[in-house]
Amino acid sequence: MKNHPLPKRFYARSALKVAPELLGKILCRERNGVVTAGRIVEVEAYLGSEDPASHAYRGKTPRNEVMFGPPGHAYVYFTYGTHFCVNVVTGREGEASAVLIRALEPIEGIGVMQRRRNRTKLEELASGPGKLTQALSIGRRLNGNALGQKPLWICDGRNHEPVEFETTARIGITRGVEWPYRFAVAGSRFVTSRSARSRPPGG
DNA sequence: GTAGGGATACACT
DNA sequence: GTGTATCCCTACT
Repeated sequence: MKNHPLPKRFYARSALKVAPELLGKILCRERNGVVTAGRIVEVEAYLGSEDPASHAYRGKTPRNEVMFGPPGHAYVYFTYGTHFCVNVVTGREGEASAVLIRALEPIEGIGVMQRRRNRTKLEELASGPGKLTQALSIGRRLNGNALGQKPLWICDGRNHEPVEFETTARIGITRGVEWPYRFAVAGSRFVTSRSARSRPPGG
């Protein structure tokens, strides 16, 4: 298969454009010569300083400075004392917009992912932002890495057919909840579906 | 339903 | 410098 890494211009557009187009693309990771990869099935767009749910909303800090840099780089952060999450920086440099990768369909290196996750079911390997970073062994060291080559890159899927997707509200945030900036492959069993659904009181 | 875990940002001193 | 609320979540009950 000819999986070319996505060109930088792909990322240099609005996060709302990039996010749905990332669905169906392949996120690849090489570590110690071992490749693990998955098809992106769920993402969320974050719009930087205009978006109250974004880490960049209150300006640049040491933690989020990668988001203010050039597009096409990975923003990796640690949260809840346990998990890493990986974002793709989009838009123009200085704009701090990004797309959070929330779920993958495992494609390559499945045995390795199963060991790292201590799970065997494919649906439990990468169906969540913290799970997929564990499955692909993505950590703080990859923060700021360009996504055009090893050790972490995104390539085109096999074909260029548009992927059928659905649009919903974002998950796990407390501000900007009503904005429909989550995109997921329609009908995929590899998206986050269960437990992350605690309804707000009175909702 | 809820315990767990650690970094981060910000208010204070 | 110290205190504390929050966080783009997961696993287990």
